[in-house]
Amino acid sequence: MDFSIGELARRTQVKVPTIRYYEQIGLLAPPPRTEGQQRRYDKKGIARLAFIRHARELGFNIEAIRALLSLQDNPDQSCSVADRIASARLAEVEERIASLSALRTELERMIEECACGRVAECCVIETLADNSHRNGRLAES
Amino acid sequence: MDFSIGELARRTQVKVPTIRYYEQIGLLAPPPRTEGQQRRYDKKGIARLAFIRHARELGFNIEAIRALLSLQDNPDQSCSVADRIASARLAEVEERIASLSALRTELERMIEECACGRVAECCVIETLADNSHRNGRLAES
DNA sequence: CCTAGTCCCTATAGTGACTAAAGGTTCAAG
DNA sequence: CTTGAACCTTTAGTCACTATAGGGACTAGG
Repeated sequence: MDFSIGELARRTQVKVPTIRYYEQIGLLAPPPRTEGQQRRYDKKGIARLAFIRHARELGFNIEAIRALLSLQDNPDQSCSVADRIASARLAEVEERIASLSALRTELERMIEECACGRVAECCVIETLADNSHRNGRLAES
Repeated sequence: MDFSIGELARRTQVKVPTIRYYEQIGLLAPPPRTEGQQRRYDKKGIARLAFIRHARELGFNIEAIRALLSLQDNPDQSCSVADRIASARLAEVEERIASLSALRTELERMIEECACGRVAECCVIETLADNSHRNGRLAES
């Protein structure tokens, strides 16, 4: 009925050091320990970590997850807060997709135009060296 | 005809500490200095940094940029290396777009289904808590 | 020549979300 | 009781910067 950290890791697909890291930053409550100071988890611990993992898969950052967990712990609150967090994340994802799509277009053009001879006439290098580019922001990935 | 680091920063839209960082990691050659040890750049320095900035905008990492710069310095080589680097980046971008699109779909479903009453029946929280999710990898943003 | 103010210098530490490694302890099976 | 896997803590490393502290250099005006 209670699991070691390795068992928890196996069941949630979250790595052992990551679990300890989550505890360290206060995302997971410190579980009870054996006499030899080893952590023991129960089913609740699994559910908690699975929640966190799923939220991370959706790209929520740690602070957002902290907020979502505290909502889960207080089920009488309005869920508009959860809605706002999820909507903010959705907006981020959409913006990211838009910016990556623009990147894709530029990369495709760059690669396609390249005659692929010497570097001297390589469009890839030329495009990068072209200092007529003045479009603001750096890519975030 | 020669610029201070601040002037270079203004002309390339790259921040001053970032320029020093690029020098530190060997992406930019150390420029000559004044008697008082202040860096002085010329037009070549601008071109070099503009190249780097554009490459970063396209999401190339530092190692890729290092390779692209060395190609630019040896224009007699075949440009297939440049092509390979750019294609690899394009593949990354496409993979990323695909994974973010899947995320968007899930987030949209989550938000749309939510009746937005109490957290107790909130679909957002419910979806996250649902441990029937077993789909492998974490989102990278 | 002096001063004020802006720019520049180095070195170090912090960001987010982990991951790796070192060096030691505990647990479960046989 | 012994073996070996799993556990423990602490510290440092990842990437590409960004921020801060504590000082020195340069330029324009008086």
